[in-house]
Order: sequence, then C-alpha cells, then structure tokens
Amino acid sequence: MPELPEVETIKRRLKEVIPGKRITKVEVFKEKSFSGDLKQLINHTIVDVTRRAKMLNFHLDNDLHLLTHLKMTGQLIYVDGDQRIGGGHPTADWIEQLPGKHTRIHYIFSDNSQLFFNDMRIFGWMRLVDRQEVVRIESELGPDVNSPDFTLDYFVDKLRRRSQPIKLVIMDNAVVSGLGNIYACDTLNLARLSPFRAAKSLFANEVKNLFEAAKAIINKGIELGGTTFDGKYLDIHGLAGEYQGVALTYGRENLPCYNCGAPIKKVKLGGRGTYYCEVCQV
DNA sequence: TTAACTGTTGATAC
DNA sequence: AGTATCAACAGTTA
Repeated sequence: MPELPEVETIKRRLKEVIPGKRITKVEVFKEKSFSGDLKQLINHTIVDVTRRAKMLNFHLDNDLHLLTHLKMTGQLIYVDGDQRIGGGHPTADWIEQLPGKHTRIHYIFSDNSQLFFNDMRIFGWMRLVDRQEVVRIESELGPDVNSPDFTLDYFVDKLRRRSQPIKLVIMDNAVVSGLGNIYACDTLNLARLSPFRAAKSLFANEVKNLFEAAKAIINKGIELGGTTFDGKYLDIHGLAGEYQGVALTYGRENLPCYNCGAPIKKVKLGGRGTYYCEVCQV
C-alpha cells in the first residue's frame, strides 16, 4: 500500500507523539515480521522518527535504528496512555480492535501508550539495525522524488540507458524513490506520457515534464495525507487519506480523463494494473 | 470453486 | 549493467 506520501504522513504523525517514549515491552506475534535483538530495545528511548524512500526509521538512544517497511499492507496504529485510538476522536470505519488478527508486533511504552504493527500479508518488516546497516540499505536507493537531490540532470542521465517502459523505470527505487503504482500512473497522466514509452526514447522536454509531474503528484499526495482504498492505508490515528478523491487515473477505469475526456483504460504492464488515457498520453 | 486481483520489493536467471 | 519473471502472503472480487 504505502508509497512515499503515506509513509511521510505516518512519519509526521509519529513525530508528534513518539520521540521521548521509552519502550518497556515488545510482543512479537509473527517472527517473520521482526529481526534483531529484542533486548536492545527494552528500556531504550526513541529519540527521533525519520523517513527515507518508503522506509521509516525510529532512532534509539543506544544508536540503534528500528527500520520499518510497510510493503503492501503494513500499518502502524498508536494508542494513547488512556487506551484510545485517535485521542478519542472519530476514526475510519475500517479500524479493528487491537491487538487484531493482523497485529504482528506490539510495543508498550513507559507511559502506557502503545504502538501496533499490523500487516495482513506479512510482507512488511521491522528490523533493529546499527547505523552502518542503515547507511548500507539507503545507499542502494535513488534519491527521494521530493528531495533536492533528485535533479533533472540526474534523471536525464538515469533514463538514457533504460529501454524498459517508462512506468517501470520511475517505479524503480534505484532510480528514484517514492513512486509506487498509484502515483506512477497519475504522474504519467499529468505529464501526458504513455506508460509504455521506452525510457530512453523520451525527448528532453518530455523528461522535464515527467520530472515536474512526479514532484507535483507526490507533493499533492503528501498534502492530502496519502491515498486510502478499502482502508488498507490508515495513519497512526486510524484516519484515511484524501488523495483518492483527486486521483487522475488510479481507480478510474472507464471514467473520463480530466484532460481530454476519453475513458481511462486499465491494462497490465510489468505485472501491475496500469491506468492511463490512450488518447492524450502518447 | 477457482482464478485473478491487490498499494512492494527481492531473488534469480539470462 | 539491464531485463524479465516469479515469489513472499492473505484476503477480496469476478
């Protein structure tokens, strides 16, 4: 599920409540979901929460890092010291009782607040690693799409040798981090580019349009708190995102393209559902 | 009932 | 180095 805007939203909410919390208990319900030495977590305090690509990083006071990847269905739900989700405010209907059927890890803090890691499909993980491991993992990633490090010159250079369809290349996190299936589809629609075009066939002005479209779409996603279909993505308070209400293509099969009015098509590309307008995306 | 579908990525073989 | 395909898993939909 979560692409950069969803993970960024989760990070921002976590940053409001988690730094300063001391972990007093951890329950791992699914071994596959956690790796690392649990003893190095107990009685340590989380000092910061950051994000790189689609990964969260809980920084601990012992210089270790709890890296978190939500993959398709991971979610983090915060329960406050009074045992309330969302501080008692209304939450999305999809929220389940905790711990639930899909709760894989449960953290309890010294003030009785809690964090639940739910993950239906068990692709996601939380790994306790040292700083070198963080550096090693992050070194494999291209720059975040919304970072100043992602420059037009860099992008032009990366596309030059790739004959794959452009959609697959912009979803390749070694090229640029943060775009998943939803935002990749919408980025290509905004840039009026066919997802099937070979990356290296793009003209300079097309690459520039694509570059700017990617930043615009991702910023819109962040602004609206991410995308929620079927409640699979919820923020830490159980709230849904709002991007699905303004999506250009994703989930809009047969509905009119906002640019030209032709019906949005859904096809398969690289094994992924791909929504696009065959009239104006060329 | 079965097959195909789902927001991610990693391994493997060419 | 770049590419194509499949696999990890569980649930929903056609």
